Amino acid sequence: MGIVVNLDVMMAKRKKGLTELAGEVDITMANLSVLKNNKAKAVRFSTLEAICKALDCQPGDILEYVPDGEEQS
Amino acid sequence: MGIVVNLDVMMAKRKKGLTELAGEVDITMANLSVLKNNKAKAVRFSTLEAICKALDCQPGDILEYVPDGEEQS
DNA sequence: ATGAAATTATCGAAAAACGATAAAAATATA
DNA sequence: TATATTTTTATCGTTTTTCGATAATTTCAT
Repeated sequence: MGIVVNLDVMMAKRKKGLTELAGEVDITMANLSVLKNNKAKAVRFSTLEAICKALDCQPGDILEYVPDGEEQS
Repeated sequence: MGIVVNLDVMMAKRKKGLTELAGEVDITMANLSVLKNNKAKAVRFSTLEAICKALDCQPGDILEYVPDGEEQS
């Protein structure tokens, strides 16, 4: 399946919506939405850093590698 | 400090050198070296996926967020 | 000393992020 | 239902960055 972005989980845990997070991460809501919904094909580390900072988490909390043929957690 | 790439650890664990890994990941050794030594500013998910596949690991094993003022593990 | 592995650097092309913006869809709320 | 809020989706243009190809240099083991 590839790399899966699990932003939803941490956002729910921190109780932050797209609007709020977008403000903190300093990225447009539209672009953050793209990332959240697995429409992005790459990330800049600066963006990943800002997200981890805002959500107080690690990249591993957000990015997951799902081998082909396996279902997502 | 930002996002830190810890490729070395997993490579050592899997006993794979740059040359071998580069072949499996299908990326030039030069570019993989850049990523390994924290010179990259972004990653494509396709690349991250190939690395996770080759090293049988998760993004979290490779990428680490180190908050400002903290030392690396 | 010799050879292999790794690092570093440069150039160019292709890919993709991201901002800005707008419209549509979904969701919540009164 | 009606209204407001949030989220999703899309497009355009600019900028950033990857990545291949390549070569030179450095490191490291033998």
